[in-house]
This record gives sequence, structure tokens and C-alpha cells, in this order.
Amino acid sequence: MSEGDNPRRKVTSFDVAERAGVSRAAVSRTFTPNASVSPETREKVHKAAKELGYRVNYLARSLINRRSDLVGVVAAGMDNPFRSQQIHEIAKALVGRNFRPILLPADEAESVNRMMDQLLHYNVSGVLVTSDAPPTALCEEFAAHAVPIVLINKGDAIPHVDRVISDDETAGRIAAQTLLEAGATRLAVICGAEVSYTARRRQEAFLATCRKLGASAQALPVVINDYGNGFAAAAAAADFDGLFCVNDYMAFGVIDGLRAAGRDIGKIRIVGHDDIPQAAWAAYDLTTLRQPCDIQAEQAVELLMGRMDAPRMAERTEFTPVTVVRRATA
Amino acid sequence: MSEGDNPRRKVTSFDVAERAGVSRAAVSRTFTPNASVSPETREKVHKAAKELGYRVNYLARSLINRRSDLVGVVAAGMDNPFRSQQIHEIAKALVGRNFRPILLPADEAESVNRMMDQLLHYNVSGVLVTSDAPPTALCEEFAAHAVPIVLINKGDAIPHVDRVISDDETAGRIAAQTLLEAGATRLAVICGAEVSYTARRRQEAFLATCRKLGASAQALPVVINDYGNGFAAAAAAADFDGLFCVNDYMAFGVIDGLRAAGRDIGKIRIVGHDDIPQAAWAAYDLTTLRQPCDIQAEQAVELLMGRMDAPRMAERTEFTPVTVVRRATA
DNA sequence: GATGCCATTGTACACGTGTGCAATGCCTGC
DNA sequence: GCAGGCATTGCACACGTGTACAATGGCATC
Repeated sequence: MSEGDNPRRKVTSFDVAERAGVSRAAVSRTFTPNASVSPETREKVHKAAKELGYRVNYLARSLINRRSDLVGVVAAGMDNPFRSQQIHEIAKALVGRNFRPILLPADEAESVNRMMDQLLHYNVSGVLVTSDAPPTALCEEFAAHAVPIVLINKGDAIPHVDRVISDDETAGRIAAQTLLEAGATRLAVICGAEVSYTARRRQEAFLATCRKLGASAQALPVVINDYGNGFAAAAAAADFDGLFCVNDYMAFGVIDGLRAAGRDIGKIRIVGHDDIPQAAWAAYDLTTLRQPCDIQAEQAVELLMGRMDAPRMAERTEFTPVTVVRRATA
Repeated sequence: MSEGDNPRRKVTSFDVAERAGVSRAAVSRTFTPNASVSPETREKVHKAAKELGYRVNYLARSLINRRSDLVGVVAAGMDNPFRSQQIHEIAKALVGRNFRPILLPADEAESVNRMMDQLLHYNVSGVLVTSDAPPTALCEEFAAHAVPIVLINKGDAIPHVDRVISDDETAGRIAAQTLLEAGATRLAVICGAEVSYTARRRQEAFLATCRKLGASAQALPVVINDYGNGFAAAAAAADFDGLFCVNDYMAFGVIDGLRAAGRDIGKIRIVGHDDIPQAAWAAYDLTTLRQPCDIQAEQAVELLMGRMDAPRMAERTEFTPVTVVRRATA
């Protein structure tokens, strides 16, 4: 019944050593950078390894090296294209530096704990968090285990926990300026009440700028910054001619909601945030603030690597630059 | 300079055993399901473990257990919201069954090889592929190592490689019927020429159904099934009144392209495929064929687990059911 | 030719865990 | 009281790898 091909044991460095006629240590050294092996030995080992289909077992290696090169990526809100693009860029950045991302979806706040607990079992080399920020106690446990954590666009400072945060001050300011320059006089910002740390900072910066410039501005709170809430918020937005939506995903809802209510989009200025691909689509053609998540991913991984070398270092915060992308809506 | 908190060694089962006053084997058994430990011992171990902050090292465990519970997820095309939703669902399904997904972005066909090669080093418990299908030779190597592979919506049959495929026959047929029922008389299908296996199957089923029903139908080839190509294809679509776009992502481009050309969308019937969230947005309100990627993810993980138990089993193919979602465009 | 240096090699231990095996002790049934 | 069964425990080995240490040998220098 079987193909006669016995379910052959996993091929190990012993097998390679035997076939190549060298010691097992020589095999190990061949696959270890900067180890001392003669060219002839290396050649023999490579030949034998290829013939046997040998691959170094990284998990066994991690045991002795005390580094797994696995990095936990705790993510949430992937229905927003920005978030999925973000984790895509993070994965690329990690893989590019020879780390392996373990993707852990954590849509409920409570599941963040469970996911991060799991990560401690895999003694990961680090953790990137784009979901809700983990509680301080948990972060301290990671610090005690010398596992670096980097939070992306999340919460307040936690000892030994680095952060990458979009430049929300600039974003809020430019949003206000752009709307005013476009001729808006009655401004409003639409933003979720509790959820997103970075979105609230944008809102505050926006309102502060308006105050400083003596412009009329109001906050229109919603529950979450998504399409549905944006659509619903359009009703309340009818009295304004300049809208700052704290992310593009919600801005599309606002635009569709305004259109559904029969408003002329040409007469109302709208600025979004993130510059997700859909913002460039003809149906929206949305003026927005570009948050370059490729750069942001690089920053995060860079911080992670820095902390691997110096776990007890004081926490650092890196800001991701924001630029305006002018399109039809402002 | 340091906080006096010595960078304490990783706490191991030895430490827990010592503190609890039991043997290390007792500790191991406490954390192994179905192992024989007395309630008192278990209690003592749990107490000591909690005090020390001990966690079982899964990587060390995997060495002896020969199963890492890591599963490689090779993904591509995450700019399409369907693909990102797909990997989100896959990740959830895996985590729900106590596997950990390693996310490997492989946008170029060549990088699929590199990524999957990496996976062999981490001796993963399995691999899910949603990017380009890996070459047969590589798949056979995985089979030789008894590593299950499941391809999702990809390529032709490969020995010992299971597949989950969307029910493209039904999709193509329903697309044709829906357009005809809506009153279309000159039909066309827009589809990428080489890229997607499943998309081409949809196209063929669509054309076959049209032939059978005696309806006029034509294929409009594009390069890739994305927004930009859809937008460009709108020019060629001007002569038809019934369009089947093989995915929603491209359908949006077609719609925007038609609008930009001044065509009245109300007079042209359009059917997409996937039912991504954006299809329900007011700007598009697209009639489409729902490909339930949560169910699909379950199917894929189920196949994976089945093959873990029986690696040499003949390959199986599972089909994901498709249902029509009627909205404004047809 | 003797000496010192250096590259290379093999031996042996370490990493943190699961489990077969034999030993122990308790309990049940006669 | 005694045999037998059963749950529990500890010892020791295994998993696959990296590397410190000592040993070896080649080569250049005196």
C-alpha cells in the first residue's frame, strides 16, 4: 500500500557528517557564519547536505543560541485596508532582516493578553503591537524576560517599551490648514471617542490649530473610525463645509453618506488620513495625509533590533513623518 | 547604572522543580495533558510556576515532540482586500486550533521558493499557500519531510498536496444567469490572462454557460485582476451591457472607469466576485458572488490537520460554496 | 632543525523539554 | 495478613544543535 518509501527519519547533522566523512561539529560550523572551516571541508559538507536534503533545524539552534528570530505581530482591525497594508509592510520588513513574523489576530482587547502570553512560550525575539496596547503589567513581564516590545500608534509611555507614532501634530495642523486654504469656513473633525490613541491626537492637533487661527471648528464624535460610522456621521456633518476624517476608511463612509443624503460633494472640503490605495480611486479622489507604513514598519523593526542589544535601555519614541496628498476633495 | 536587577536567567522547569520540592519530570507532566500527576503535586508545581513566572518553552518541546505547531502562511497580493481578509481568517482559524501562523509575503513568484525553503528550517507543522503555487519539485520535498501543504485557489493537482478551491463552475454559471436575468444581451467577462488559476476557471464556466444558453459573450483580457487594470479595461467594455468581473477589486476599477468615460452605470449590469466589504459600499453597491473566506479558511485548516495524521494519503480537493449577493448593479 | 603561531578539527558539554522504565507506596479483595 | 493492581514518582535518555577547549598539523621565522 505504501510506496515502499519508508517515512525516513528527519535528516540531521549527524547524517551529513557521516556521509561527508567529517565530524558533526564541522557540519555545524559550515552552516554558522564566521566559523572556522577549511574550504575542502565546507565543500564536502555542502555536497553531502544537498544530497540528503539537509536543513539546519532553527528551533534546535534557537535553544542554544537563545534567539529564535521569531517576532510576534499582534494585529487588529484588519478590515481597514490601512491596517492590513501595515501588517504586510511589517511582515516584509521582518522577513527582510531574517526574522519570521508570527501573526496573531487580537480583535478583542482581552485576546491581546492571551496572544501575548502564547508568545512567551515561543520565546520570541520581539513583539510588534498594532492592536490595543497590552496592559502595563504584561509589558513588564516581557521586559523581565528581556523580550523587546514596540507599540505602533498606541497608548501612553510604558517603561522599556518603545513606540512608533505617526506625526499626529503635523497631521492635525496640515489638515486644518488645507481645509482653510481650500475656502472652508465651518470646520469639523470626525473621530472615534475611545478607540484609537493616534486618531485622538490628530483630532486635538486639528482643533488646537483651528483655535490658534481663529477658525470655527467642532468635534463630531463617532464610536469607531470605520465606514459604517462614517456613513452615519454624514447626517450630523450637514452643517459644515470642511471635514477632517481621522482616517480614510471612515472618510469613504462620510462621502457616501453625504452623497446618499443628496449633498453636493463638490461644495464640501474633505481631508482624510493614511492615504490608503482606495483614496486614489476615482470614486473618492480623496485629499489625505499620507502615513507611509513602509517607513513606519522599518522604524518599528529598527527599534526592535536596537532593544535586542540593550534591553534595559530607556524607552524611545520615533515619529513617522506625514505628508499631504492633494486630490479632488480639498 | 543598571537597575541592580540582574538580567535573570530564563526560568526553566529545573527552577520550578526545585522551588516546588519535586522532580523536574513532575513539572513536565504537570504541563502535559493526560499525564499522570497527583493533585497535590500539580498544585505545588502550579504555585511555584506562577511565583517564578515560568512558561514551558515550546521550541524545546517541539524538539522532542517533533511538532512545532507553527504553520507557514505564504501570501501574496495583499493589496486586494479579499486577500488580506483571507489571511486574516486563516490566521484566526489556525490560532483557534492552537497553531501559530508564520506570515511570509511572497509577491514575486521566485520568492515563494525562498520563503518555503525558510519554512523547512523551522520544521513547521504545515504550510498554507495563497500566493503563486510552489513548483512541484519543492512540494515533493515537503512531502518527503512529511510536511503537509494546502493550496488555496491555486494551480493543478500535485501528488500529496491538498487543495481548497472556490466553486468556480457555479460562480461562472450564476454570473451569466444573473446578468441575463437582469436583461443584459451583450455579455463580456473581464479577466487577467495568466495570473489567477481560480479566476480563469470562473471565466471559462461563464463562457460555457453563455454558449449553452445561446447568449453572446466575449472575453476581455487584462494583465492582472486589480483596480488599475479594471479602470483601463472600461474603455473596451463600452460595447457591452453585461459585465462579469472575476473579482470585486477589479470591478471597482471597471465601474470607476465607466463613470469617468461618462457612461450611465444604471444601464449596464455588472457582477463581481468575492463580496469584499467594499462591494457593499454605497459608491459601488455591487452585485457579486460571495466567496466566504472564513469557511474557506476552516476547510484549509481541516485539510491540513487531516494530512498531519496521514501524510501519504492521496491528495484531496475541497470546494468552497459560492452564493450570489444581489445589489444594485444587477 | 627547533620554535612559535595560526588555522582547523574533534570531543564533550550545554540548551530545555517529554517520556519509557523501574521502583515505590497505597488500596482493594481475598 | 497477603497478593495483586494501580497511581505516582524519579532516573536517565533522547531531541538537534552551537561552541569552549584541547589537540593536531602546517607553515614561517629564527
